[in-house]
Amino acid sequence: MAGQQMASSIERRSGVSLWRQIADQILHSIAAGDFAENAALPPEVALAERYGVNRHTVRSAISALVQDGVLRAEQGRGTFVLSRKRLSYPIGARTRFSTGLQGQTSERHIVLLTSATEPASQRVAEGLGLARGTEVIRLETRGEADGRPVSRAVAWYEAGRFVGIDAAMAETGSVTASFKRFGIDDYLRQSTVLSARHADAADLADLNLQPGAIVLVAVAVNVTPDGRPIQFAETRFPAERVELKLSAL
Amino acid sequence: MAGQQMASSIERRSGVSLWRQIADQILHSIAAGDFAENAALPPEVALAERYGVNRHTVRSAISALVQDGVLRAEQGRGTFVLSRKRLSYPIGARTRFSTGLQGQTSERHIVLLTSATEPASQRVAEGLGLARGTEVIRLETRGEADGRPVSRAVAWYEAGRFVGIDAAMAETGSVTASFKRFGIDDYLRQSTVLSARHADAADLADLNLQPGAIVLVAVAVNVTPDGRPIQFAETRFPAERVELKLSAL
DNA sequence: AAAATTTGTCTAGTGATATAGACAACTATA
DNA sequence: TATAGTTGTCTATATCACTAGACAAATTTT
Repeated sequence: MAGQQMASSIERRSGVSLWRQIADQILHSIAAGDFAENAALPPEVALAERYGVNRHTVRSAISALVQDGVLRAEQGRGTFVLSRKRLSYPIGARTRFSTGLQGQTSERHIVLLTSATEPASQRVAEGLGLARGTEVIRLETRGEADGRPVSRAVAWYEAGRFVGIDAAMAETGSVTASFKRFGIDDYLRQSTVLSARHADAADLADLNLQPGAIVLVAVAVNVTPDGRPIQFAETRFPAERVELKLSAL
Repeated sequence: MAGQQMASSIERRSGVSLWRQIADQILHSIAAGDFAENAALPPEVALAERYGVNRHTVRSAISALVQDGVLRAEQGRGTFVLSRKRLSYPIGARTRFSTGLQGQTSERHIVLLTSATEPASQRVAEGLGLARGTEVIRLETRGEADGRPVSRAVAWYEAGRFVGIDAAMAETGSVTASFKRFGIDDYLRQSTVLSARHADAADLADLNLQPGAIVLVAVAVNVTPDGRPIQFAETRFPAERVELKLSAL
């Protein structure tokens, strides 16, 4: 299927403009490793012919990718691939942000965006095994690798048990290190549910995405080794930059 | 975040039309359980106001969902939700199509779409641990639950070892049963890599999707208990109808 | 019966998307 | 230097997407 040639056709009057569909396919093609770093894209006329559209339509697609930092166009020479392959984010029993991306990036860290205390919604309460309305701390964070945003998480913690976890996160930039301050040396992932959808406005802003991008959404519960829930989190990954690798749970 | 209200704004001049963005959000809202089955959607004027668009734009979104069988509109009364929640497809060490959906659907089966023998591409050869160019059998299948397509898979098997597996699949409609004929009573999932993208033309046709829909893509290797690869597969799930639940591996 | 609410249809106008063609500007090669 | 190949810019036109307003048709409530 996606292996070698793959006709990759384009849908008209679909609600998704042709230039965006073409941009998506080029992006996917790059992520799949069809182009080496710094390799030249086929010339605009060739792409236009392949997709059966006007050259200007291809130019719109390329222009979006240039603005997104994926391609660089040089007049008279060609259009060249800048970005590397997708990061492979491992998900398993001991899913850790930093450890998981080791070897794929030279630098990675977590930025605390906002924090607040609020009563637990039905969904959060269920995830943490609390009564609805119990006070919980909500932390919104962004994961960055080599300066590029690769995840955006909203996590909830029982407020009574984790007083000051927001400060710990801001200070350490690590979930694992923050838990250590509360005497939790190990934690496991109890459940993960995955879905995908178009990025909303907040995703676009926080993850520096172009409108129309797709995000992978993971809803997870982390527990202590004896099975008590300590964190309920919804994490969004930009599908164009990240794939999820399921490892042994 | 996605819990209670969620402003869920809309992006203009994004390459994705407003009506499609709104259709996606309504679909997601239904899948998230915001509406009971047969419940009425808010009236068109209210939706138009919420999203900050013209009523006609909302009508385009609703019209697409009506055609997709998700909503039913009745003049003078309102617009009503037809479809149920998303199926939750479990992925773990022993991922089986039929067993996994038990309890969520009354009926499910696999349809063999096409089969062919071909030399293994680089990607397939790596997955199966074969030399590039080795003959492999390619089977394309569709998974259906209660009459609705819920997955579309392309799977490769070593041709020398699995002579006649296409016939076995067509006959039994089950991967597990087909493997039994080759003396394989148990198999495990070695690895799974997940991504998401817009559905291509083939996905739209085989999964009966509307253009612009999103598919979750799982690339997996299945192995015998002693670790020998027997199947390399790429499966696509319509994100609007299926979520993936990661269970213990 | 009347009024209110809701979906269905129509017309008209505006802006974004896509097509078509031509030519300029720049680079590499013969 | 000349030629071929490539990206950049311009004009013009057609179609799709969205807005705006009005009214019809069906249903429910008063």
